Amino acid sequence: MINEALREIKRGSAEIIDIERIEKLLKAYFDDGKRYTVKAGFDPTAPDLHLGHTVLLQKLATFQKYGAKIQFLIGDFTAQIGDPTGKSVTRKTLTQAQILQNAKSYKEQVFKILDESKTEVVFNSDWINKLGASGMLSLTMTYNVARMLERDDFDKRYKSGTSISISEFIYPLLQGYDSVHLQSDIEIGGTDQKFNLLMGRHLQRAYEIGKEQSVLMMPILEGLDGVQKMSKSLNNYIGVADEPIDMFGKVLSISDELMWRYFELLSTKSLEEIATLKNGTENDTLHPKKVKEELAMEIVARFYSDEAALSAKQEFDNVHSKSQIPTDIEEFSVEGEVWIAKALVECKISPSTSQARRDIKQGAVKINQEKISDEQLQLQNGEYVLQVGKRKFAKLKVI
RNA sequence: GGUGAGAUAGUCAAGUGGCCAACGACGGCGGACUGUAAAUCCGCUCCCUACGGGUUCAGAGGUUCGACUCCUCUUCUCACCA
Repeated sequence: MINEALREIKRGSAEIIDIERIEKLLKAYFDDGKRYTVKAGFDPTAPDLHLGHTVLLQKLATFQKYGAKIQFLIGDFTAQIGDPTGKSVTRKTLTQAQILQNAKSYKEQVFKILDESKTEVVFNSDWINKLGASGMLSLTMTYNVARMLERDDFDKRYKSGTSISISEFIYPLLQGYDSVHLQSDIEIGGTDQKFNLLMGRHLQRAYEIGKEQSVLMMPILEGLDGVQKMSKSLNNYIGVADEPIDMFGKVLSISDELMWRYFELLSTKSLEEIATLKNGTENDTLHPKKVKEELAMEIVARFYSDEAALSAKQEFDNVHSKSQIPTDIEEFSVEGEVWIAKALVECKISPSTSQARRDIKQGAVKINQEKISDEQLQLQNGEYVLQVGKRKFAKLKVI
């Protein structure tokens, strides 16, 4: 039982520090029902979660299965500083109002994965604000500048003469102090957070609270391109708020190779099941697309429902396998006859009339399923389904 | 504070008076092939109802018939010195 739990906990992790302690905590839970705490901090600077964030959340859910009480920490105080991790310039800070707003939408999305009854949501401004000047001072005395500068990102900035704000030195200290205050047994975070996570151990020792948290680091999930990390700014993400059909489509668009990575980090299937699937595709008894569909269904079902997953799949098949038109297309209407290129821009499926003309010339534009080639075409009164490429659709009513 | 180098389309990066809406690469889009996968191949990639017109090469002026290319100033980046 413990072994199984350990295996699931280790699954996909990049590095674990002090696994022995985790083992002991699990043993205490299985033997005596003793609960333990797992902390994970979230930066409420970006309100929209994507699957990359859910890697951590799912790991937390696993812990919940095995007796953990989750300390879901919203770093509302630390967000005012901005995590310097990996940054080459000082981040600009957010106002309290923005942070609270983001924190709220965070919570709404998070409980699609976490069990709310086993989760404690905490805000670190609660205790950090009470720290006071002297509390802050003693916190800063636990560490020194030389070691702080060992961090790669700080080191680079220091050497190149880029500004490092004193407050940024405080950031890891505060994050570590959270672990002191919360008496966390385990903290989990991304590999990029290693320094900050270890700071928790350091401070728990310095404050002599009688334990040092174990640290579990999860890898950073690759985005749809399979190379760069999933992020909104790179536009290679699957948002948890994406429509079922988009979510489904995006999962299906990843490469076969990346699919296994997603299985490992995002699926709740057991490692054995995944291995079976992988074997199946390797000896050609199982089509990779079928497997990928399963993954896509599972993900959609997690954030919506089984029914939504099923209809997303059906919709997808209709559009792509049978090349029919999707059921809910955005509708637009214009008055008087319109030039086709203008119409495409009007319906937001072309960025400019220039692009629209090019697409027509290349045979990418269809009206009511029929390819057109006349870029001078005028649309008369009536209803049309316009299509650019394989994926962009719009309904247009000409009055 | 001093000196030197630089700023070109989404990114990187050519171009040093007309042949430049600007080579090339990446990305993106479209097409073929497929499993809307990957790989591969082909086309497109500032805007405008367009064999033409308009606005671009950090910003503002200037020289010139003509400037991304020359001059002046401004802003910002980088390197070296102090």
